[in-house]
Amino acid sequence: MSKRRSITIIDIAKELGIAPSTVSRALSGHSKISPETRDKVMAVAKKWNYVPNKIALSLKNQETRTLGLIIPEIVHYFFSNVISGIEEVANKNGYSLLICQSGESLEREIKAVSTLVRQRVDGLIICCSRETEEFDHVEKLPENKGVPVVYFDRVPPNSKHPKIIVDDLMGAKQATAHLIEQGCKNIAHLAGPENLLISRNRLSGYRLALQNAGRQPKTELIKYCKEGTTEVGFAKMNELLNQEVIPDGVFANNDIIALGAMMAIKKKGLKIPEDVAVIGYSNWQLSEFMEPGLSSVNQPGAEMGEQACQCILNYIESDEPVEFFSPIILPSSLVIRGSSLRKRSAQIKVLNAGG
Amino acid sequence: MSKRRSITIIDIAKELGIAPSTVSRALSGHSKISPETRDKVMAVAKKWNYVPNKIALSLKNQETRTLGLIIPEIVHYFFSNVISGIEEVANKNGYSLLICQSGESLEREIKAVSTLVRQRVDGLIICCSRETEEFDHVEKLPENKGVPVVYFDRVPPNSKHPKIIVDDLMGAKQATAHLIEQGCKNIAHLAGPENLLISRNRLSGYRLALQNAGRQPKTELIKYCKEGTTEVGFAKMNELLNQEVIPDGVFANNDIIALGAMMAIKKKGLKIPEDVAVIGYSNWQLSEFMEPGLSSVNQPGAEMGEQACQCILNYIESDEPVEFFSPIILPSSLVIRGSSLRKRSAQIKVLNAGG
DNA sequence: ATAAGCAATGCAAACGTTTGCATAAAAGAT
DNA sequence: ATCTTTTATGCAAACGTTTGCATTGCTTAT
Repeated sequence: MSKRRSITIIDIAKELGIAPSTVSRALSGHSKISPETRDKVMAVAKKWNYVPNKIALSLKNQETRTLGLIIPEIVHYFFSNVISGIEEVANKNGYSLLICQSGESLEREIKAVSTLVRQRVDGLIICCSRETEEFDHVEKLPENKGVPVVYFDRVPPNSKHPKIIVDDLMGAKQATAHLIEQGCKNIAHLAGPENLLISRNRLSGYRLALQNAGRQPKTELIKYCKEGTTEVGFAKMNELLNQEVIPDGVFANNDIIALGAMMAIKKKGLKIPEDVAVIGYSNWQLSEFMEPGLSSVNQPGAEMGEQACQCILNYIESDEPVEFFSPIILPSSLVIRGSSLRKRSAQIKVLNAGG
Repeated sequence: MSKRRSITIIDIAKELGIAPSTVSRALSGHSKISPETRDKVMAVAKKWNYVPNKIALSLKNQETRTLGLIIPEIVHYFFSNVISGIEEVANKNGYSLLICQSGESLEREIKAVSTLVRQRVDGLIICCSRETEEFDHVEKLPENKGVPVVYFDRVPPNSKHPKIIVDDLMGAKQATAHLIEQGCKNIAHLAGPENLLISRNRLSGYRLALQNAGRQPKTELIKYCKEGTTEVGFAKMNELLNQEVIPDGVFANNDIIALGAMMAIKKKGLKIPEDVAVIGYSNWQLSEFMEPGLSSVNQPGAEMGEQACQCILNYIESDEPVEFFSPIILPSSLVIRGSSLRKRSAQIKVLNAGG
């Protein structure tokens, strides 16, 4: 591409034999510019198709009106919902969105942070990768005055930056309680990676619900799934089905794992939910269309994105460096479908898990 | 946020009592800098956590190493795959990605183009909204020397810019031919909006396959779905099922419509595929998990993104303004699952539709 | 008639980098 | 001891905008 030079305020000024500053003021509707000059400038600007150069403005104003977003994978229903929510709010406030995916790799996450800081984004919204256990690459940004950061979903345990999370513990507790209420005696849990706070919270919620019902969580009914794939879900569910104590209910760390589990159960010739009730997490789009429909804990992705974006905009615009103590916790809600509904009496309903 | 000033090359220069140019050269490993100076500069840069300012560089070099992407909706399996593919290639080549969603609205699409041009993206990758029928907002960018543009998926009929599309006609033809081969006598089509080239191509492919089999396409078996939702698919399928000629096969413009159609068929007490065989388009993630699994024409989203990105990078870097005649056509392939498989003999297989 | 006030515009600096050219000092050649 | 070469560094311009502070030419009040 032969270097294209777009026309500038200076070009317009030369054409009219006036100063660039006059053109600038005319274009921005400054009061002290005579109507004739203004009109002439406008005409030339239109004729040449003038487009203001945001780069020059960014340099001068020391702000880019751009937000950086780092997420593990774009191709996830939850994450694409989050992006969508963020984009919506950003756009409405005149901000643009620069997106990097870490691909669940810490190395790429670090690189992404560096790229975005170089680009001088006004703020950074991050959901950490599965690999991330240390957070210095974000926490110790430019030592002096750091870039505003907001974490969401997968957040570091100790950080002064704002955090937006869904109430995983509550969601998991409700899901498990629901299985208990449906008459399940041996409820298994297909857990996520131990280093992720969200996985630990879901596990805790599972345990808590059992304890509240006066039951002791059994370690042999908890299986860790390092990756969130149907294959892993299938394999781990098979392990469970081949043990002495066969579970009659299973709560999975996410819908994809739950799907794998459903496959394993069907293949074994067992019925869902009669023999084994299943409940997932995240309420992926596909859960609705499964057979039976997969019950799941709904994570409000778009809302989370909106909140995260609103939060960072406030952060950016607040003059005082704000101190953030507790995370913003969004309520998750249980969506009950066929995969867990054993009692005819109960209708398909949505229980709010936020209380 | 109290205005943070990140440290610059000038700060380093002052600290060491040398010129900014020397610092610049030292940092970039220029040969004519003495090792001592270089080391001192490096040390200070590290101490102060210096991060180069890409904005200043962009202004000077007249390139931002940033690509703009405009898509209708991020929350679509196909589109999020495309984004992922683009991001991958962009990242590998040192480019960043600025994303806007048009929400299928022409107005927002126009605004997005303007935003991205202001930001001085080095190139623009666009998939037009459903509403878009006129393309001047893209085609007549800065009249003089325009920003490189690449269209994908939904492309304007006449444009000198590169276009990446999937072979919709061929895919639709294969899908319809497959239904014929499975013994369907009355094959209906749930078509997309008439203004979209891709919809028209799919319709053409449907017609072509019928004609090749010596059949006459019947207008009463073609229903247009303006929106791609299960509701519309459900409604339109119901219309079909209440006509005199009940179809025993249906080819839908996309998987979501196909899903709606499946619901209508089941509700009517008919069996899939025995009474009505169904086939969709786009091979969404959820198609695999339906019951029966939904046959679908696979659109290689990630690959499309990669190609689009590679294409625009070539475009940007080529010195000569290139002339593009015919679009790059990616082969689509038929993924056959339970929803269309009536003959036991045929195994679940993937037919390549690209030939 | 002169000072004061106002309206319209221009000047120049600043934002952070890079880079061609000039300069300075030191080393080498005669 | 002088001239050339080499080596290391500095100067200044450029990228496109905005904006505080002049500056100019008028009009209005005294």
